[in-house]
Amino acid sequence: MRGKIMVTIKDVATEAGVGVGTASRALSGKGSVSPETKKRIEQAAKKLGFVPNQQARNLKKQSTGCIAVLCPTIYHPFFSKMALHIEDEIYALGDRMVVVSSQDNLRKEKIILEMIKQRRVDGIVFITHYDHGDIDPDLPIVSVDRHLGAGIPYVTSNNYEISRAAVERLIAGGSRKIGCVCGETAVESETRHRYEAYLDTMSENGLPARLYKPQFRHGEEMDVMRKFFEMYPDVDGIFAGSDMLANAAYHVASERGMNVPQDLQIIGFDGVLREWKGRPIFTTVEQDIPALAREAVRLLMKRIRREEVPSRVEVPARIVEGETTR
Amino acid sequence: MRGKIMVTIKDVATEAGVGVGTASRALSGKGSVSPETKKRIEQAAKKLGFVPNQQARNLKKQSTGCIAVLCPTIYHPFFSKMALHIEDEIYALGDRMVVVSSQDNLRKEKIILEMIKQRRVDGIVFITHYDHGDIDPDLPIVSVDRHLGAGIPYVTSNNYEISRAAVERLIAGGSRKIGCVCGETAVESETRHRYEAYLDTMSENGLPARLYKPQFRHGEEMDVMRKFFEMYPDVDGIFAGSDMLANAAYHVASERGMNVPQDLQIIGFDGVLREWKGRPIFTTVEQDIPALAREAVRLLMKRIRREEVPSRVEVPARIVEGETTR
DNA sequence: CTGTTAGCGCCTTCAC
DNA sequence: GTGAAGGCGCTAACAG
Repeated sequence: MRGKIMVTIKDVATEAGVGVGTASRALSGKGSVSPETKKRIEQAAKKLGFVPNQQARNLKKQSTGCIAVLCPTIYHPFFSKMALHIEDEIYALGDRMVVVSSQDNLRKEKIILEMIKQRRVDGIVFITHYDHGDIDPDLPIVSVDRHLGAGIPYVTSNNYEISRAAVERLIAGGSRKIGCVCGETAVESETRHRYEAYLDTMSENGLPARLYKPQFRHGEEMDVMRKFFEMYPDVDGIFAGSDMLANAAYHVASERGMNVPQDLQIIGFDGVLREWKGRPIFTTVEQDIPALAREAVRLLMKRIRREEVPSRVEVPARIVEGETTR
Repeated sequence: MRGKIMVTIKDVATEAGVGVGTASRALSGKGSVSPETKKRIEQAAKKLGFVPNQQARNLKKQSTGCIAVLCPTIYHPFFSKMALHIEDEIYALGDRMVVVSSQDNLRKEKIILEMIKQRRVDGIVFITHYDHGDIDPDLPIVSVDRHLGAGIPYVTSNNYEISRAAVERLIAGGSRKIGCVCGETAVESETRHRYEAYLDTMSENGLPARLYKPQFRHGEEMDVMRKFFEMYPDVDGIFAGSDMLANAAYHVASERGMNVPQDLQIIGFDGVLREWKGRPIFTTVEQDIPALAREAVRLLMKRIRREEVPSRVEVPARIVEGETTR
């Protein structure tokens, strides 16, 4: 296949005048080899340009050195930021990350589960909108925010507490007719704590709720928000389930001649976009994405080694002030 | 490693009462097997839940079924959209996509080249800002926009022609003091045709150039644009090298009290963001990212098979009208 | 310390 | 049409 014929450990052994076992031990560092023969082997390896074939090494080791990340679409600031940090963690471990962007295609999501059985990857970070129902709890899978089943652990932010704080923040800023727009997923997800916290907080403050939780695909945020404003035109504060929704809220508000934050306060969720957008700088709930990624990978690696792991790991989020609150 | 002990083709063969060779032929479809034994083998496979081990299969086949995509950062609309479509293409071929986000870390970029020699991936789509200089033209690598060396083919848009059209568009809209901001890369890149076209078009129209082509990292767009406006405060039109820069231009203009498009026209480049942002809708040069991805993968697959490929494939881009031009 | 051997799971001759 | 054997490249276990 490749132009230059592959140089194997056998070639190195021959060149150095030793057996393959010795060459293997010398090169992999496992087992003891006399310093001089080791040097000779290393020189032979360098001379021949030997590079260990991972494929063969992994077949032997019964692992792939690969982790898959499944997400609805990689073309989205939250998922791509998540992927960025997951890759960082995995790379530091010497492994590789394969990305599968499902485009909300359930069939494609099903296929990825096969990848474990096929020995294409060692494990999966599963981020989906769908309910797969029947995921084998023995499989080395972890998820972010989603409850994929009894045996599948997940990492998540302290959604409930931080969402309460966000709503309180809107109230403190003077809003009373506060609405909440939050995407709904088919699978049970921690994200529902966001609007539950909203409902509880509003109720405790004796304020009426204006909740809208549609199912929608990424890219339809503007339509969702236009709909929301039609339902509740008198709204003077919005707690959005994502920064993309918050951004849409801002622009729809502008369309309707409302000023932010004078007429309308907005708090988003996720803490992405800040690196990209100029104005407005959104007040938002910033999730600690690097920490979420770190924990997800840590959990997954333990699961792959079949160690016990907690079924849930929570990472604190925080509110960062921007220009969309008073 | 895995909980359930792995079921191999040998188990299937035993169960069906045949030899492994026969089982292999029956299951892989290659070679002839009598219809009845074939049926028996298939039933045995299903009964045992046999899934072929790709690792072993690939070791034999001397391929990995994996393609790597290297990009400066996956947390960026252009690269993540590119990755999305590349993954689509690769997935359709039955292969998988490994993403490496280099964070502009040259060392990490170097390491990825090893992945081919290590037989971790079959080939690489290489998108970098750096000059690697010494890339072996025999390696199965293709790039997007960048000239990585004599033997490395690349896909690109018709940057020069479309950029001329973009500048003409600004002139047609009434701008005369047109500036151009375009990121500069260490490696020779097709993107330089963007500002070359700008310079030529301006010159031919007898207009003075206001060009700024800094090296910067993703996320620093606002700073870049503030600097540009300090250098050329009288600008009344901007041709930006990316939509992220165009977006920054819009917000810096707002900071300075300028109205878009009345006081300042803006044309961006890439055609991302449209799915995300509400307002303004940018006039921009939309690259055909699905086509770029398709061509890149097609080229790469051919290279992996060691077939002849053109050293350059050009995909037409087009200008899409938005609200930032008159 | 070192060489040989036996697989990892699969596919591919090669005789039968 | 079928079974046995050899090998992809590497590592681990066993003698020497």
